Amino acid sequence: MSCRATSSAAPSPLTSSRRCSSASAGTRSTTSRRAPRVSEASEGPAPDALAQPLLAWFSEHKRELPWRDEPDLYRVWVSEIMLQQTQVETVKRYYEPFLERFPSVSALARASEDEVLAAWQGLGFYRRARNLHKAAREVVAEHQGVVPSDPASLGQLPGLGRYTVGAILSLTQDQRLPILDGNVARVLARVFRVAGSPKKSAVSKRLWALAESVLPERQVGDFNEALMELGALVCRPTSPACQRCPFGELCAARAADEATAYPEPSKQAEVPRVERVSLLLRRPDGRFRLEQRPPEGLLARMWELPAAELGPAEQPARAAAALARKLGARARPRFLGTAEHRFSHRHWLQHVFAVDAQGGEGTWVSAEELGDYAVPTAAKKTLKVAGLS
DNA sequence: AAGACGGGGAC
DNA sequence: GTCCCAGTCTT
Repeated sequence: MSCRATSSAAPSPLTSSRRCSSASAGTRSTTSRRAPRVSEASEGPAPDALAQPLLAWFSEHKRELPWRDEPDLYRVWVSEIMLQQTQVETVKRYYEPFLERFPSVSALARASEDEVLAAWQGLGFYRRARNLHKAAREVVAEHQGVVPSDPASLGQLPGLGRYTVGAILSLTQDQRLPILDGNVARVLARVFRVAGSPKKSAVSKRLWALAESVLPERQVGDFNEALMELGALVCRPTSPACQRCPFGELCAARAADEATAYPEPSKQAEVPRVERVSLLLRRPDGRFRLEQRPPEGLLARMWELPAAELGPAEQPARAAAALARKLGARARPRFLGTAEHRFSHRHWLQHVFAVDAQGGEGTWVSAEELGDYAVPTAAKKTLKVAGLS
């Protein structure tokens, strides 16, 4: 389970040798050589050649990580959900406190969603937390509080897809299930020189098949964990340390001196810019208003300062005034500053204003109470501009 | 098949 | 600052 978490990132090489463009073999005359389809094994070592060198390497280089102590279904489950899309170093800050607060499935099931979200604040992808909480309740209601250990039942729980099910059951019980996360995909794409972006379903399918084909008969958990660890420590996205790799020349990409050409990067979409105003509405006693976001969509049910999106040509000051009026404040809001936040698919420019208020409906909190609320990072930045947090 | 869904680290 | 990373679910 280690990781989608290498500590590097970077521009990926564009030199991709693309002799195996995926799946588009049609329209060629019969005399020309047909491009191999991604579903065909073309290069790389025998599948059973990887386990021995990898396991030997792992026994030397395995990191100590909190979730590797006393692994059980629940602890590994929590760690795997946290590790989805999230780097090891980040998860380290959340894992222990979360486990301390929710030490068992039943403890998690007894908690409210708000409590779980609050423990998750700052980790991102909050649907993971909501699904984890919901799944814990399903385990209590439908499985007598015992996390199911057959892949089909486990995979029925919300938030558990093929990767997470395979990781939990292979790591805790040596069940012979493959895993494919970002690290494993990168390792396999290189070792077998798999062309095309792993985002493409045909490529992903091929990688899953490879992940299954390389599994040893025994020590499946160690093997899977070792594949991820290798991706995190050696077979990194950029600057792979091929000279330290236990696969050596078994790796087809390395043999061709093209490790960084795999996997092929996928092109990414443009990010829309959104401007909004956030309002610090402060009562004489110092409390200020906090609002909960809608139950669906971005940052669902998370808390933030009252906010409004700006129209195309709308002035921030006017939008702030309108928002203040709507919330019952009479004075003209004062501009405090801006707070930018970049999501992967959206970019927020938040104009922060303050205005005095007499109170009214809604949730009014003091600075000390803020920690009880699930406040996403974007909102924390506005609070910082406002002098709170 | 493509898009929604956060946040943080590398460069 | 800009780019890169990456599971699950929904559309």
